[in-house]
Amino acid sequence: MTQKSLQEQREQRLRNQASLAERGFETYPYAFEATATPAALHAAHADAQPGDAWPDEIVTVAGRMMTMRGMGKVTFATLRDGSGDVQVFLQRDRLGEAYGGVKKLDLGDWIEVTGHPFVTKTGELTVEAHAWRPLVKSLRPLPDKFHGLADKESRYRQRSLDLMVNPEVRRAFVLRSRAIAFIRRYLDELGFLEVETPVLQAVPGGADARPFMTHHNALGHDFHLRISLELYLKRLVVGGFEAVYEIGRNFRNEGISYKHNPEYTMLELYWAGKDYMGILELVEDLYASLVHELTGSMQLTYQGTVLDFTPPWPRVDYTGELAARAGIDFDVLDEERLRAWTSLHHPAKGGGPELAEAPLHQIVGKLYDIHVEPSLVQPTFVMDHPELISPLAKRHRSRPGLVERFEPVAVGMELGNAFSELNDAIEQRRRFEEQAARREAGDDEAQPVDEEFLVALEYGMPPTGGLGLGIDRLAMLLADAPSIRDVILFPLLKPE
RNA sequence: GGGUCGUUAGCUCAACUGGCAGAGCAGCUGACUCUUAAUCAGCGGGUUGUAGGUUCGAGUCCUACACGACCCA
Repeated sequence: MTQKSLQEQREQRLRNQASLAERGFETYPYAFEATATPAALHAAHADAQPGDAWPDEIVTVAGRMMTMRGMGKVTFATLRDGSGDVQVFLQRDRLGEAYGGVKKLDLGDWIEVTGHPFVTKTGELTVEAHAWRPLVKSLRPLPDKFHGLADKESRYRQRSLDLMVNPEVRRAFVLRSRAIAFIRRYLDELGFLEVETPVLQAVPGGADARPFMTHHNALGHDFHLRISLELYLKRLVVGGFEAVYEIGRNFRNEGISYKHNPEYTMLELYWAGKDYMGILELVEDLYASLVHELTGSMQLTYQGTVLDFTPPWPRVDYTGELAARAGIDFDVLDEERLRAWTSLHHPAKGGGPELAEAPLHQIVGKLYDIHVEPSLVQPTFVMDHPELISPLAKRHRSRPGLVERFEPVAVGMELGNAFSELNDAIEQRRRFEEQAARREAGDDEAQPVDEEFLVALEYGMPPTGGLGLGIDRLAMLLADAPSIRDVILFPLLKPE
């Protein structure tokens, strides 16, 4: 594959670099120290007027040269750093011989400029160079200065370029980082302890999902990448860390969609003493104060829809909402009637498997996915799930067949999952065995029995509320990102 | 897994029913001391995603494959 144009431009840039070296410039200096950022300069001179100048204010700015406009003996360039852009002005009369090197600069180069700020006659704050030096040469041409880098595949594969030329991309990841920092502060203030649990697990548990597999050579044993943090964090509650959390990566060997990436980030927390209602209050307050902190409002606009996070959020009943939305006029857990209804309303399509003949828990989950989740737009708590889809949650204190569980949902996306944690070891074993039976029957998403976890539970886990909260989906909402790939720096792609 | 669409210069995009692959930006040479999508004059840059096929002739039509986007499961 020959890329002549690219090759030629690269060679030209190397020649320019050599030419700078011949002129006495150091081409790969070791450090630089800017005394002002573009953003700070703009802030300091916000009310400047055309013609203003501050000849005694000597500043040093540094950044990547994004545009350059040369007019013979004078050159304007735009420098960009993490804070923003600022224009610099280089003229031969002031720089003398050093001006010759300016001709050997290429778009994308980093340079450092020391000089004083002034305002051009068209009103742009600019730093006039008294001195300058190159910081590094860019050997490759930047994308189109006006259109930027638009091709989504290129943007995901070459995120460095994407970040360089598309400032809104940078903004999304700054928001994501601030959200995570806020969560840490929030939980730390409540007395939570942040911990780290294993990514490599012999028994992957805590969720219904297919794991990735890997192998440890020295131990001669297969391990799985974790699909959740749950079972290890609960071990820590047993051990006496009564308020713990972890913000960590989960790995699920499943399809990719606008709301799924095979590796994604979850916050999980466990709080001894709380039941699921205690956790619900925490979620409501955490989300509302986080949105307020980062956007200045309890509302945010996501893909054109205004979402209101002001507590209290509406609460809907899982089974009740399912019946109402689907138009089912009997108890949705009545297996016989539900199968008959499903057979009638959701016949098999195109030779696919008959949903009505799937295991009951799959029918219920599927009907929820079809009839309930997509229609929940505003932040809403879906409450009290069936026990048969909740093997780690405690039985509801007053509603047979259900557990004390809720999921925060918005714009048709599950944002999290929480329950009063099941702490009856005997009951937990029974639930695991039910799961094992499902695995026997061919359901590879059913959870394996975790004997070590059961041993821990037998020592007694105090009444505890637990929560999982999807960080990527939170970031999607904050950044108004239509796809999870827009809030993951390096989303999973097939190698080219 | 299924469907639809896409892949042309470093970037952003053209090329009608098959008929000499083109523009803007970026690059090169030159001019230019307040430009900002700077401007003006000139120049270079292509295995049209890959592999086959149809045809006098394929960026365009057909088949397969690769990668991606969107929708569905």
